[in-house]
Amino acid sequence: MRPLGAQAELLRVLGHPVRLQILEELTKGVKCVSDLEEFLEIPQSNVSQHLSLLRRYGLIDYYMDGRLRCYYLVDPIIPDLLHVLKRDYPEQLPPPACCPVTKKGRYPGKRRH
Amino acid sequence: MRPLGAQAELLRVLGHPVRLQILEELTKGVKCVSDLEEFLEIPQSNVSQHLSLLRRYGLIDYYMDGRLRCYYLVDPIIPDLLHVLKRDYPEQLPPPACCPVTKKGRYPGKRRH
DNA sequence: CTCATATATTAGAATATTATCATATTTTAA
DNA sequence: TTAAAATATGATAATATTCTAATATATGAG
Repeated sequence: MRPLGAQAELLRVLGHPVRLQILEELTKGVKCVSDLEEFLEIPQSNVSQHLSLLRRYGLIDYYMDGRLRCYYLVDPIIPDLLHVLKRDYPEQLPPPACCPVTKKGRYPGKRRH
Repeated sequence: MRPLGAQAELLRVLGHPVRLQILEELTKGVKCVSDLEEFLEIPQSNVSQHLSLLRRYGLIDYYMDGRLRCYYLVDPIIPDLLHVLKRDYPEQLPPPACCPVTKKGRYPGKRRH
């Protein structure tokens, strides 16, 4: 299991709409920068910046194919995380059972919002 | 499925070691602020700030029990995401099969790193 | 070799996040 | 009603993130 700091870092890196879309695309297959540029409709330099960030954190890598840089997924947790994100969930978890006791609290009754 | 922006936002909110630990604790059961303060060993005001952020994004809620605020999980995706984060994975995904073709690229051979 | 294509890098401004510290609020107990 | 406990809020400084624009680099074609 990766250490806590690395878990948080991973989520922070994923927590950007452009990077999420890039990773989603890469789960479908290898893509070069200009594929992604066209798909994302943002400036090429910005695409490159996001790709370079994703690579710095070890989530993706690339190989050269002619003059194209072909990016692909490297971190196996990505597809699983994306899958969970796309699942449908009931609105809310059921509220905790009546009067659970926290470590500190022993207060009876008078429970309200 | 929640919209892309909301997905990214969710991950960004999760992407902090303190908030990850708070959520992890809350998957085990209801906790009041001072429980968390003791567990996290950071200033109470900082705990409250993280809790308030988590609540603003609808991930947790609380009820009052005497003078304690008892926080609990509300968003059902949280346990699933935490579970994936804790799974063990092989080092890397297998590299893409030989010579995949990107949308743009049709280049043969000369593939290298 | 030179050029065009594909992509990366850098600098900078705008904005967002975070922790700290001080203070305020709320609630129960005395 | 006052005090103490539990928790929240606000201001601020430090830091990090993000996008834009301009420029640099690398590669294959001719």
